[in-house]
Formats: sequence, structure tokens, C-alpha cells
Amino acid sequence: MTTSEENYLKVIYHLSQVSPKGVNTNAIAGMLETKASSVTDMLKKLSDKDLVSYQKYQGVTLTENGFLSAKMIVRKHRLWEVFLVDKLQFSWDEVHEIAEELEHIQSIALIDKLDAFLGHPDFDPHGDPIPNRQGEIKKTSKLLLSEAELNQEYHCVGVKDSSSEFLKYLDKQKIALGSVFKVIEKESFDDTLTVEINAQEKIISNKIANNLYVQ
Amino acid sequence: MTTSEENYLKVIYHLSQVSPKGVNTNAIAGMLETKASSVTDMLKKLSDKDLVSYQKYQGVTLTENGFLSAKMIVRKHRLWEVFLVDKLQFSWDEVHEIAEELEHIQSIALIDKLDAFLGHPDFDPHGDPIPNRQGEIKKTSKLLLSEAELNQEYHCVGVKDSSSEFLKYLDKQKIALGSVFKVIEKESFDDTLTVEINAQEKIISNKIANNLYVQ
DNA sequence: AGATATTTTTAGTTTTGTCTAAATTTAAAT
DNA sequence: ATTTAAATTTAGACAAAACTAAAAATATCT
Ligand SMILES: [Mn+2]
Ligand SMILES: [Mn+2]
Ligand SMILES: [Mn+2]
Ligand SMILES: [Mn+2]
Repeated sequence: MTTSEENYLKVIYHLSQVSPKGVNTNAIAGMLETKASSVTDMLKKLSDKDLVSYQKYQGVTLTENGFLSAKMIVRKHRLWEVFLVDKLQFSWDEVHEIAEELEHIQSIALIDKLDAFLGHPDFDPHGDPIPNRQGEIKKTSKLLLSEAELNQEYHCVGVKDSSSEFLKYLDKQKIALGSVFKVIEKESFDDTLTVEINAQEKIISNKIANNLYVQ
Repeated sequence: MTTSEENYLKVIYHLSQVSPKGVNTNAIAGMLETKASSVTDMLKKLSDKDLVSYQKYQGVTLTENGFLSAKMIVRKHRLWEVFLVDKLQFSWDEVHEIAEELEHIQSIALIDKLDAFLGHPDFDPHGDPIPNRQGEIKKTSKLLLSEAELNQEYHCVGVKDSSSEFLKYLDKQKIALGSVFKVIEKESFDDTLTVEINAQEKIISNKIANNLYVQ
């Protein structure tokens, strides 16, 4: 499989989580910063290879084949992210781009050995689950901070938005995976939260609360 | 720079070691398993980018620019090889192919951090020197086992041929970097050597002796 | 339903890197 | 010094992956 095909598969995989009954051409184009016509061309090719099932104008879904392939790319991406953060001391906002390249390295032995070297991690630096070599993903019952109940203790287990800007903001606010949260108050007017984070009181906007996973 | 351009540069770099006054089109084609006409096309492109100086029919040499770029690719290749062997427990005959892919990952920060993580190694698993980030290479005065003097102690510091077949043969013979050598006898008829390796006497063909570096 | 807007696909180009076949240049051999 | 052989370059073609512009299909709005 080419790098380009892999990038398409991965994007379709991610978009399928939100639109399981068919991913739009335009949505794919948006994610890959390419044009809809290019997407159509690629969908035909992926369809010929039995990686997606595609009918004109009807959107696209992954086949069993494509689903597994996509999860293997995600597996590689997330394992490399763990490597970059845990071993090379990158911060969590710097690793995505580099992993975007590393995920296309072919060798299966490499990934198996990397996985072992990292101690078979279950989650990447952003709290996203790492598929195992069979493509199985551990399900956990996390919820958004915005959905958390008042006066109950949670800890931060992931971010929904893993853009560099958001992650840097969290660094500044001293919020990290593992941070302990307790929602003290919810302003009904704009959904702003007053949250105790690691025993420190902070005001959290709804936008932020909608991008933090807790458990 | 594209992966293809990088592969050409690296091959020209290696061939330049042997033919410093100009590398032949056919030699490049041979190394890259491609056709001479493809090489000619690429040489024009590299020439336009001031990475090689090229005159029709006269062979090609690296410019200052191209020379530095090539050494950076070699640096990446060899650092990744060290990583694969030292950290992921690959054997020295398995790493070349994988490093062939990893050497094209772009990030400079990645290579600097990898270098630090590995403890700034000077040599790769095959005894080849690793250029530093300025492109400087530590020169050492190694010689081929075939050129070694009788009854003098050497140790193995590198291999000239790093093909999987040769490396596996060395494994079988329990010859590794660091092995201690003493040439006991040289058969003048076919240059076969009787060598004491780690206090064990062995017969070494000229072909083998011509591919082992000692010091 | 009919008109309008949006989405998607098709048709035709472009760039990169490759190839084959033919032409040209250089090197080697008589 | 010719002739022959080998190496190299040119010309023309192709596949992959992208693009633009135009056509077709679907969705939305009055
Ligand atoms: Mn990618
Ligand atoms: Mn991640
Ligand atoms: Mn390479
Ligand atoms: Mn090596």
C-alpha cells in the first residue's frame, strides 16, 4: 500500500467513527487538504483493492480488509507517539506530525519490537487507545468533562482535540493526563465550569470542557 | 527533497568514495536497480537543484550542498541502525532494510533526540562511522584483515560487505565487532589465512579477509 | 413541484519518477 | 584510423497522485 492510500484509509477510519453509515467525499477532502475530485479518484482505487465499499454519490465505508489495515496504521501512529514522548522526551504537542510520517514505515517486526520495547502500552500520549496486533481496541467508558457530574472526582484520561494549540493551552493550565478533576459549579448561562484541578480552583470554558475526557 | 532524490544522493555519495573524480551513470543504475535513462533524468534534476555537478557523458560529483545532504541521510540511516540493534534487539543483519526507510523521515529534532537517546554513538552496528550533525566524520585508521601483519593482535572494528548473507556467516563463525584476531599463517597460494579468533584457531578465506576491518 | 444550491463525479492536464527503444557519444579493438 | 562495442543520453510513453473546469446527481428552499 502507498503512503497516500494509507492516509486515505486512516482518514476514512476516523470519519467513520462519527458517520458510520458512509463517509462523504468532501469530508475526506477536508481532512486531507485535497480536492474532492482527487478523493473520488482514490476511492475508486481503494474500492478496486477491496479496502472500501464505494457507490457513486453514496459515500464510502471500510471493508473488513480496509478496517483492519486502518487500525494497523493507527496502531503504528500511536506506538510511535509513545516512543517519541516516553523515550525521546518530546512533549505531547510535538509528536503528531512526526508520527504522521513514521506510521508509514512497513516492517511488522519493527512494530512488534517497538511495542515490546515500550512495554505494550494501551494508550498513546493523548489518551487514545492503541489497537493490538490483531486490531482489537480496549474499550473504556470515558466521558467529556462537560458531561461530568457535580462534586464527583474524575481524572483526566484523554483529549478529544489533540491540536498543538489546545495541548499547549493545557500545559499552561497545568492540566495533564492523570490530573484530578472535581466540578464545583456549572454556570447555566454559558456552561462555564468551576473546576477543582489538582486541588486548585479554575474556570473552564465549555469549549475546553468539550475536549477533555475524564473517568 | 523527495525519497527518490535522497536515495540517489546517498548512492552517489557511496560511489564517490571509490571514484572521487566522477561517478558513472551505470554504476548508479546498478546500485538503485533502475535503468541508466532514469538516472540521467534524475541527474539533471539534482544538477538543477545544485546538489550535484553534472556534465553529459562525464560522470557526476556531489556539490558542497549535495555532499552535506548525503551525509545527513547517512547519519540518519546509521543512527536508526543503532537504535534497532541496541534498543529493539534486532540483529545486525536485519536492520539495513528498515533503516533504508527510516532514513527518509524528515524531522531534525527527531534525529537530534534520537542521537542523544542513543548516547551519541560514533559507529553503527557494522562499524561504519556516524557523521555528527555538522556532517563531520571521525576518521579511524582501520585496515582489512587481508592486509594484517602476522602474529600481531588486532580487533575487529567493522565489515566492508554488510550483506545479510555475510553477516549471518560471521554470526555462525562467532565473529563480531570486538573479536580479537591474530593471523598465524598466510597460505601464499590462495591467500587463505589461519587466524586465531578469540583464542580459537580458524581458517579464513581471502574473500572473507577482504571484507573484515581490523585495528 | 420546481428552482436553486451543494455535493460529487467526469474529462482533461500536470508533475514525478519510471520505462523501452532509438540515437548519440565515448571507449576499445582490430 | 576505422570499425566495433559499451556507455550514455534523448524521445516518447506510462502510472500515480494531484489539479481545474465542466457536467451530473443529490439536497434544500420557497
Ligand atoms: Mn500519514
Ligand atoms: Mn495521538
Ligand atoms: Mn532509502
Ligand atoms: Mn550500517
